[in-house]
Amino acid sequence: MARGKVQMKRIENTVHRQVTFCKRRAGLLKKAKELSVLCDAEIGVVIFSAHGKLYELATKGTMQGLIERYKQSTHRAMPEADMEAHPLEYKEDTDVLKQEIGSLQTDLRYLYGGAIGTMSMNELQDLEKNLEIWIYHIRSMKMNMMLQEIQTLKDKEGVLTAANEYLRDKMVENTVIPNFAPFGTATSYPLTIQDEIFQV
Amino acid sequence: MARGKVQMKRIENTVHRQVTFCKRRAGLLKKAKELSVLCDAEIGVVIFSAHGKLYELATKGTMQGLIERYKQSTHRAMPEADMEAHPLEYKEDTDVLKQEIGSLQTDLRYLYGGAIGTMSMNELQDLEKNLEIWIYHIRSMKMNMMLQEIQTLKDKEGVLTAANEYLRDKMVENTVIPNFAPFGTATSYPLTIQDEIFQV
DNA sequence: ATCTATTCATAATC
DNA sequence: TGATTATGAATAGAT
Repeated sequence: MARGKVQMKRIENTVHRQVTFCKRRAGLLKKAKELSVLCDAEIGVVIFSAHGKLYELATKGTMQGLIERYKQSTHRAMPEADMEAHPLEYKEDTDVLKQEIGSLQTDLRYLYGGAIGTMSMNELQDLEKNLEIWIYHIRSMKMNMMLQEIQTLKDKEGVLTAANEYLRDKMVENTVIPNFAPFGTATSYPLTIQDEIFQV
Repeated sequence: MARGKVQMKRIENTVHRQVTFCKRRAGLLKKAKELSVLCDAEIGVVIFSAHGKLYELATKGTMQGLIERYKQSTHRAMPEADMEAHPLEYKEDTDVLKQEIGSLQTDLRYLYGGAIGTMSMNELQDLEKNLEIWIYHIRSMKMNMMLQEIQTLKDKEGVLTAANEYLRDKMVENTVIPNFAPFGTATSYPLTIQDEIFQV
């Protein structure tokens, strides 16, 4: 990419290959993260170096969860059971969480089966990391719920305000006495009306 | 990257997001292939679009094979129930953890049974709290392991020091020249000895 | 899809 | 290793 085009074949010089591996690996993972954030995609990247060392990235959850989802996606078309029952916005979060739960349940079954007490420090570290990722996702979910609630309320406010304006105008039209403020306030006063009427 | 920097957050405009997803997805997969070829690495990329559509790439073999390799690399053979190999101090922690696991499993079963997506803010709050408790226990467990490691090392140090003293005295006894410091230092010098001899 | 103006990634070099 | 920099690539916005 820089200071000379690069041939698309294995770099023979060991040092160059090593350096390029480090740089491009970082670049690839960065791109993956960006794509995930920008486009709301769940992405997993697994890299085995020539020497067998593992590098990995899983956006939105753990690699285990992603593998579960991958298997379900490839094995059979997911039955879209109750899509209608929940707001669409939640659907994605829900799917991801289900994968994560499945994966965490597997871990727990495994641990409960007697492996506890024999866990190494590294395994505990992994478990801790997974739990933290979980907490992160649950917090995101809560945040999304709140944001959506806020948006809903704002929308509703807009409709109510418009309805209010409309009704007030109508009233002024039909009132004999001009300049009479029917609701007694300078600011618009939200009417309590049936949502259905205005399709909120 | 072009004609204006991009903010690292979800692109709100649906069309823009879709287009960017296509372009960057292609870019990411290309980069992955290049890295694999240039540096002789085995790489797998899995992408789930926001709508759940799967895109994948596996260099050097199939995704299944890569997943197998991944599992072997991470879930490296957990030893069988050799509880006695571990110090008694862990026993209590283990019991506590088992209890926690049971409780968390109950939660997960409940959630997996269809409650997800309909979870209230309070339920999410509870789940989050439970996970935090879990992390707390795991951290305690790690702490205990480290403390015990430290104690073991201290014990070993004590035994070695005693052995050192003993051997030094013996040497002084058997030496013709008095006041000769056999090990040349004022502080005790740990001898390299067979652990078995002193039951460390 | 195709086309640029830009920003980004990175090969070479230190 | 970690910076620097010149240059090739990727891509955002427009068409």
